[in-house]
Amino acid sequence: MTGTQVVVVPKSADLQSVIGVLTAKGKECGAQGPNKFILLNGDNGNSNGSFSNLISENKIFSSNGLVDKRLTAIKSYKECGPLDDSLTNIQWLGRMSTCTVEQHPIKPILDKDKMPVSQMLQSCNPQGDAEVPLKQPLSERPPYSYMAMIQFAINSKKSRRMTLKEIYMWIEEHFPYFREVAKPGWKNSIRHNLSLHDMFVRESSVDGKISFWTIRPEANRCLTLDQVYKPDFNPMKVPGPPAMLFFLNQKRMTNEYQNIKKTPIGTERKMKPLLPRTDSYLVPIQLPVSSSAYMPPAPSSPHKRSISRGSKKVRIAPKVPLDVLAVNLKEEEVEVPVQSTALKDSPKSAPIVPKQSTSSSRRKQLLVHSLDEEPVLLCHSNTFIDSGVVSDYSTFHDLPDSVIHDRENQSPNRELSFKTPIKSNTHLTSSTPSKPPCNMPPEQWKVTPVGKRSQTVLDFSPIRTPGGPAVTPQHDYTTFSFNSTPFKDLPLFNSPRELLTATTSRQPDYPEGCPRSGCSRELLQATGAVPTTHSVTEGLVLDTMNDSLSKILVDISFSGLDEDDLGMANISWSEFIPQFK
Amino acid sequence: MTGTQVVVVPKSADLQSVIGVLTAKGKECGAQGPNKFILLNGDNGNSNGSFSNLISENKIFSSNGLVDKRLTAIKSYKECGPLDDSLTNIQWLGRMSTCTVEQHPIKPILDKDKMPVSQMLQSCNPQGDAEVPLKQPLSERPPYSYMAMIQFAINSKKSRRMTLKEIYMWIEEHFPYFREVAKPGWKNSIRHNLSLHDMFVRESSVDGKISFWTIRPEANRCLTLDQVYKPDFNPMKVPGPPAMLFFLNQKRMTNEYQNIKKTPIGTERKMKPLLPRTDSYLVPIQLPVSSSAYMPPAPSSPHKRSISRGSKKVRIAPKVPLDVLAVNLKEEEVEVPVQSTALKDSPKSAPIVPKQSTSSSRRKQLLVHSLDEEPVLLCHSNTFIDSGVVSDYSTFHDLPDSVIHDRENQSPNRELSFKTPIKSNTHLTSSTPSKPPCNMPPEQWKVTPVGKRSQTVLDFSPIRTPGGPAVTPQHDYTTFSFNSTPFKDLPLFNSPRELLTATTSRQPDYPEGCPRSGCSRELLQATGAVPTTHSVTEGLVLDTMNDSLSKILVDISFSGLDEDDLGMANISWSEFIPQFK
DNA sequence: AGTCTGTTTATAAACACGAGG
DNA sequence: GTCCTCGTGTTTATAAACAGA
Ligand SMILES: [Mg+2]
Ligand SMILES: [Mg+2]
Repeated sequence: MTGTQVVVVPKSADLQSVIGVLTAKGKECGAQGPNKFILLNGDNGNSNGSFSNLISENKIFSSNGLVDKRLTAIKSYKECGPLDDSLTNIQWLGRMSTCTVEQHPIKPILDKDKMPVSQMLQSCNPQGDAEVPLKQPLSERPPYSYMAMIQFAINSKKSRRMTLKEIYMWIEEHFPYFREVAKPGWKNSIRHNLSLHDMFVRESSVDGKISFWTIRPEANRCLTLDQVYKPDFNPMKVPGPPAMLFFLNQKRMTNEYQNIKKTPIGTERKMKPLLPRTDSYLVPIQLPVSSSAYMPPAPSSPHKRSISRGSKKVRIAPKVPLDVLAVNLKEEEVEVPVQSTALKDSPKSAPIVPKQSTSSSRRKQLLVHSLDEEPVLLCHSNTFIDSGVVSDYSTFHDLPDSVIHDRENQSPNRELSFKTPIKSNTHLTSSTPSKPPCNMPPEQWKVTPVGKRSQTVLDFSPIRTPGGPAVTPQHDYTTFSFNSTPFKDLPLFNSPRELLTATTSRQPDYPEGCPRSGCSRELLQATGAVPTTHSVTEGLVLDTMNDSLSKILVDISFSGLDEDDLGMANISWSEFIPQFK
Repeated sequence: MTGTQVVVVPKSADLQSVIGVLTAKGKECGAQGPNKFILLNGDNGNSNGSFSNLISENKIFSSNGLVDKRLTAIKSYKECGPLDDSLTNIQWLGRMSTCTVEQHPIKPILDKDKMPVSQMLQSCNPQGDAEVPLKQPLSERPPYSYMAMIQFAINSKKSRRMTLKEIYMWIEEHFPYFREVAKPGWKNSIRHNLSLHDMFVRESSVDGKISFWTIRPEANRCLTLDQVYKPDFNPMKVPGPPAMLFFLNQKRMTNEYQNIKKTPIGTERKMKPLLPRTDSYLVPIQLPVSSSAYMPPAPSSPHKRSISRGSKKVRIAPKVPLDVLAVNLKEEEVEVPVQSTALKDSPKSAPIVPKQSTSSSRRKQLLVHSLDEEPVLLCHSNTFIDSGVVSDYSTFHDLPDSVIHDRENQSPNRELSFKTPIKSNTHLTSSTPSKPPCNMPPEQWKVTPVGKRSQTVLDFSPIRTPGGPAVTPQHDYTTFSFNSTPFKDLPLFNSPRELLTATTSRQPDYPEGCPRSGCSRELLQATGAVPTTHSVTEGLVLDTMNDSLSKILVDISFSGLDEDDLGMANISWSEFIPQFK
């Protein structure tokens, strides 16, 4: 294996060029090519979406947005190789790009621009370790957006389906902040996010009595809390926020988490304040053990922003940092769509360029790694590659229905219960179901029904998720589907993750064979049915894919792994907060 | 002619059934059928989107959501006929529906349920006229959402393209509230809305220096301020908010508006407070002259909500009330897509039913006409039908570039100028470009560039607009379009509105032949190219159309009219505020 | 009548990034 | 060239209005 190859795609690269480079690079590396390609946008995200389109239009790529606009496309076979000095011909592209291993012919790397990986890493982490923060209050606000936390919650259940109450409960359990500190309005925000983002789809049970919230399968990045936080991942003392984004290692921490899960509240370590945005854009590239690369300031203009960073009242979670997911790519799927699209789209080798290269550079959200003050951890941990067979289903730590029902009569001690909406508090109370200030018993579980297999999807909310409905053209176009969840019935993928359905003592509500993996499988579907009308379909996809490309996704490949799963033990987030300040 | 036929579509109606009814009804009415069908959702909006899907999937329909979930599909040939006692076999369906003229065979109208239109109207307006409000302060907040106002602004220019500054300026001019009363944060909200809703697309000038905001053509309902407010429309003294929604009459008030436009601020009448939501869901059906119909409370459970209605601090504009648009349907288009989709979708006459009729009834937003306290004006004005030839191009009242540039050096007197972002005001200041509390000179116009014809569209924002990208499958699928605005280059429609390009003394920046009409023309395009792959395409469309069906749209037909236009004179909104309270 | 759920709109704010001083 | 401000654009958070069960 040759590991990961990082390719920076120049501004006006067309599909043929990119495929040509990838193919050539693959041949260089051996019989089956490199395990994985990582494509980085060489245009600093200013190319009006041409790179985004390139990635999204051609389903051989899975998109990865850890570095925001620099969508990273992974052509994955196996795992990611190490990013060290064994990779030569690497260029450091400044704060907006990461590094280049092999350059596209259109824009060759100048020798003067080459830099060894070790030097990059060194320049990224000049000062070394950071100070350890002091003890902090019990519950700090987690660095995740509501959208991310809802995904954590829903994906924690094998059925990938949760009622609103369950979501509340899950979040309160795993982020005590919301139990203990947050104003009651946080539940309003949860509901707001459920409605706003169309990645969250409401289903109804067969009898129509119960509503479940699900994640559109084609949009589900299978985010789980464990995927973004690993206790054995913290030891690296880095300045800035803890390195919580951990993508390529699908291994599970079976025993540790099982134990820690039951750690009583109050014994956890300090919680890091909200991850600054820069932190969320970790590059999913393997680094040498214990080496953490920080993005240096832009070579040209450093853009220092050492201003107030702790004085803000409300910290805002990083923008779309946590749409993490693992997508499996079968090898045959890599080539087929390339051929069809490439041939159909441009008869020969007409380069595909943006219709108008004019356009400003202000794309949806370009994030600068202004590491002057807060370095960005590019990668960390040596467990990066050991994505071997690990099957600890502790990810699904939802309680059996019986347990949940038992809680109905518990009426614990906590604050925040939806009893009397308080509009009196003119300025601080929440919204609709606004509640008394605080200090109320927690939610009494009325119903925690686990609908078996309701196919009805009621609504789509206005916020698009990448790879939305238009992305999955192969459903069943011979019939109208009213109220359909277009992808719900698709045999999504006989993925290795089907082992997730293996029995565990704590997920009794999992409908056997139902959710399969629940993760996005558009890439696979793209090569399946409807071969003739493919180009038309892709044209449509193109139009729509375009929309949310600012939503950066992390697509992780763990192709060969038939044994890994998504989750980890039922942990309380605050228990794993590193000691960093 | 037999006028408009209103058909209530039952819960599980499939396309074949609906088409069958429409066809039969059309034959009843004469050689070419009725002028128009209005389809109302007979399921009170609870059908999990089956009705919405039906309407959106089959492009013979244009959707109309004035009554919220009761999407009204207009199969339009000419104009809407009167809604009076000449229409028989009408059923009153309660608060969630309006009335039924001709019932679907699946669910025939029982004789006991029939009701004459006059009685409906009478029951809708039991108490008669309302009290006239007192004088009000100079500038009241307009009853339009930011999204609506932005549409007003952009559509007021013939080029349908505006810079952010121009949008600010237009709104300040037409809604003095924002000049005089609103906190500086209102501009933040404008920007927020521009980004959030993907109906607003940012384009760049050819040189990339200037950004223009446009409305995605296929999503552009061609909303203009005059369309929702007409001075000669006010005289009807009705309780509740003024009847501002005026849809079917495309006639123009040429002279009046020209004069009123220059009325100095301070002479306007009182402004109605924000339209309550119920007011925004006016049914675009012609009523007898001077009759205003108010929706009665629900027959079953009245749901009285006579609670606080004026005590709220911030009034929220009605939800999506103003996505008004006129869509032209050519007659041939009515049948073609029906055939193809119907045949392909279900080989014979298999009824298309929701995959699961279970599902809760809580669709995106079901609005109840709880008119106990605030009756809903179903319709008003006798000008409803006179959609004859009216061509006053005063809608486009944007100033010539020269005029705008002159303003650069004006530096008027007003408040609100973006000078020093004030973060000091801990609790009340706006956001990013937060500003000093208030009372600042108004915006100094730096540049008001009017780019000629930039084809580049940079971004799509996450909020979907019905008929979004996936809705227009016929673009050009033989090539990739990077950064494309999928529909921008389409010969949208040689619509009668091309007369809008006729010269007026005040719109010098209109690129000749450029925007065509700028309004949505999906329906036309649906029958155009790509005949073979149609079913696949429609399947995709289906999936995506689904999403924003909660966004209620008003699609008005003015097929035969080669003479009407969209706009009216450059008026100041507050000048036309009726004297109602 | 009140609670809970769900959908939208409004507002504030954090932050990116480019232009220009 | 650097630093800073400002305008513009994107995204998240929060409050709230309101519908409907
Ligand atoms: Mg949603
Ligand atoms: Mg937008």
